[in-house]
Amino acid sequence: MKFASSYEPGDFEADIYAAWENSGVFRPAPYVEGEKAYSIVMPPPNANGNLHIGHGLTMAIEDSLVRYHRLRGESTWYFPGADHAGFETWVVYERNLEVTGHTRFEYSRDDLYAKVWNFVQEQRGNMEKQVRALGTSCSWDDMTFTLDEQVVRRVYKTFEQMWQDGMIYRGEKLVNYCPKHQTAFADIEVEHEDEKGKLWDIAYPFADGTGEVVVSTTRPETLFGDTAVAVNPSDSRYDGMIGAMLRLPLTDREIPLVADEHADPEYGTGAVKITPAHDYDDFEVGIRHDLPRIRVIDDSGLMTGCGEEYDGMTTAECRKLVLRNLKEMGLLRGEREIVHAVAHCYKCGTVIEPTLKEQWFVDVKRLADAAIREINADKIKFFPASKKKVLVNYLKGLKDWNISRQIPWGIAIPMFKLAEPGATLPDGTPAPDWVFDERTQLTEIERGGARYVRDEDTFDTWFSSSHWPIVCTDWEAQNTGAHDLNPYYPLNVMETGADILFAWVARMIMMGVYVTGEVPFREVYLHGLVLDEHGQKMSKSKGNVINPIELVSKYGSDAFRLGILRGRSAGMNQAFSEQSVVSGRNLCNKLWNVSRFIQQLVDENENGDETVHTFNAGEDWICREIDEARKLLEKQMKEYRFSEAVETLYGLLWDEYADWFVESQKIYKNVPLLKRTLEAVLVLMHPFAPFVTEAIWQNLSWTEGMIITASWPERLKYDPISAEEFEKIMEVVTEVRSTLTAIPGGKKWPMLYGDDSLVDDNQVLIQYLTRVPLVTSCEDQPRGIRVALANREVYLDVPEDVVAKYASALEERILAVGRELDGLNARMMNPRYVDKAPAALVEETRRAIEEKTALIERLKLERQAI
RNA sequence: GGUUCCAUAGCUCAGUUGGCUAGAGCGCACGAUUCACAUUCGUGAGGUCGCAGGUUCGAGCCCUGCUGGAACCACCA
Repeated sequence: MKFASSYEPGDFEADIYAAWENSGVFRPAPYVEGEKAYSIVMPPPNANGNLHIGHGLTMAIEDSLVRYHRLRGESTWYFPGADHAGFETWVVYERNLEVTGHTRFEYSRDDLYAKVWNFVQEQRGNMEKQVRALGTSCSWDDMTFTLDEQVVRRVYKTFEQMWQDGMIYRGEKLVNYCPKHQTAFADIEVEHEDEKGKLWDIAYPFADGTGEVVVSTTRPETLFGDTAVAVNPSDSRYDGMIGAMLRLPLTDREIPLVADEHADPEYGTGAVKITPAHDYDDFEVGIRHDLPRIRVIDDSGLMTGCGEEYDGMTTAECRKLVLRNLKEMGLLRGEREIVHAVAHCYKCGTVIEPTLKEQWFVDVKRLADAAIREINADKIKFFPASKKKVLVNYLKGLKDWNISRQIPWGIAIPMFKLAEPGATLPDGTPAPDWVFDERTQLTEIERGGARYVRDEDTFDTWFSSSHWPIVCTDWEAQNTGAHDLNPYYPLNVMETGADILFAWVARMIMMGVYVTGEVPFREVYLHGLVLDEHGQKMSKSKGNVINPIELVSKYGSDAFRLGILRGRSAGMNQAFSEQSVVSGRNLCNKLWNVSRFIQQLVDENENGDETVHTFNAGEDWICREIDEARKLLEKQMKEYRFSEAVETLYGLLWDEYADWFVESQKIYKNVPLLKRTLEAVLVLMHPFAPFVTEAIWQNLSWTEGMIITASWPERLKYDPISAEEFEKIMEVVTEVRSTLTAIPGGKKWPMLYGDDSLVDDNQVLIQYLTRVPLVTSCEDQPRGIRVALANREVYLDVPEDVVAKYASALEERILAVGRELDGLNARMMNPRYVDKAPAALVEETRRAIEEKTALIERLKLERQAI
């Protein structure tokens, strides 16, 4: 006997995964022109990291989809990946470096790159192992690392195209700058948090001594960078003063009072100091009024150019000193508590210093407009649908994208700067300041006789990862000529977390449309966050992090997948607990034991004793149920309704297959059908529980090949009338069971029946399922308690004294049926219902009324008898 | 300030063209058990579907308003 009495996932999973992987089934079946292909990419987990619960959900969803489509015979391609995770990895590495007493500034970029490369290689491997442990059936041969040569090549090509299209520019703009990591960020990488702060009022006297303007600010230390004070043009308090010069306290500079809409008369004093080099709004004001930009905070976050007294201080130290000095001078006029949003580095929490820097920007307008056009033309279907609006709304307001980072770990920006400004080419024309060149391994190149030096920045990781569908499907190589040569691009679906809709999904769409002219995927499924069992966000500091791999080793991969998908719907943040995994484990064990039992029956009947009989033991009924479940699953998979799909499978296996059909088959065995139906159930469950279904498939004596490449069940044939009949038997059984429990004493009583061929034909089955001691005809002499079945005469042979004890249960039953009947009657009495509702519905109501009326009459008779 | 989502049983959640008595798992109560499975089986209790209106023969579902929560975006000095 190959089947142990319970399913032990640890005994099978590793071997099964290896068998799948070695047999090559993870690779797509050769694509046949005109047939269906199915492609999906894995959002690449950090190459040197470990999987967290979100990855667990991603893999569960994606692999279920992939296995489902593979079973349906589609050429299915699931592309795995590993992310160099530019900034994330760099932060980890830099911390390690600091522990050894070194800093990044001791090394060249190329050295650092090599060091991090080695670091990642040493750390690498866990992630891939964990992806395998989750059962992910991706095509490992096509594993792509985000720093692989073909990725870099593709990114450079796009960048060059954008450069030529005039969409890339280098600009001195305010960028989000983290003084700790000393790099700039895109807007999306900055986290805003409401914080308590103070708003100070500071007097700026007029240069001519005729008075003063009091400004309100949260950042007094940036005063040294002020180049104007602005008031609202409509603010009558400042009539006639616009254009006057003010003396900037603590300095010997004079700055103008300007009128600008930016100043809100309602806020503070209505006057705002303008520091174009350190504030986004002020930068804009500065452009409007042609103001100079003075940097007073350097790249390390220290004060600079403010005079000896202040230079070299941190911003906090400087703020204190400035306030003290202003107070002594009598210029500090007020101070109040406020709450305002402060930007933080998403990695270290350091306050982001908006800083004036030269950076590479992508002019996103053209990209965003094209993306919006495709999205609005419904070229991409969103799950949940509401994300479409959210995304369009985001794209509409998108500002130019800063793509350069001052960290060494990443793809080098392929731009070189003219070494000697103003140099001319041999033909006398001025040499361009910047040239594109892919030879980023060189620090210096020569172009047209001029010398150029490499830009030391690297790309924002989202710039390269926005190419992911293009790179994974090798779009370029496949599409040199005609456009639709590659059946795997666009991807069928992009599955990822709703939290990176903007950072990643939006950019993939923009880039896909720009590079290929086509959206990169036809559907987007976004999952929500996995929260802890109390609905709290998981975090290390809260200590409520659940490790998916631990759950896998404790309960099995399938249990984890079933558990995490249970109750999961698109876009929703949802609580998750170990309990749901336990429930998944139980399901696997149930499936295992059903299979074990059926194998036993097969073994016992292997000598051809597979009699086909005339009794109805649910054969047609189970075929119908399996068929219905199959159709339902197909619909649910198409609509990404995982919660319901898992429900469907639970119901099919547990309630229908095991509790009714297999139970019934203990009386009348139809071995060929047991085999066929078990196969169908296994295949239907395979996408969600790949290991246990494969383990069973391998253990069963009659199955061939591997279930992973089996075929999705065909339509099962059944006689609908016979299926209905079994349902009637189920009704009898359920009602008898229920009545038995309602009778005080907890005893099983014999069952009697009147003139009833259905019961007559299925006596043995009914007796087995109800566990009554006897089922026999009452031969026109009914006695005992009549079971509440409308069109059937079924009795429990209970002595008079026990019948009397049943009275209260009967009374309750009469009331319940009465309430139902009242509801139905009320509906029927409404002439507009009869008039307007669909005829079939009205007819159904009519029939229900008839049935309930008959039932209640009989129950009342019964009551009288007692 | 803007956008979006959520509110259904004690808990976690399903519920998509509006249709019969609103479902599941867990938990709870009562009962069962000589072999496929205690990781089991049977029976049951528990919900005016956040509140107030509206549309409709009919609303958990559609519309309006309100209350309470969450997420994201945003330059508030």
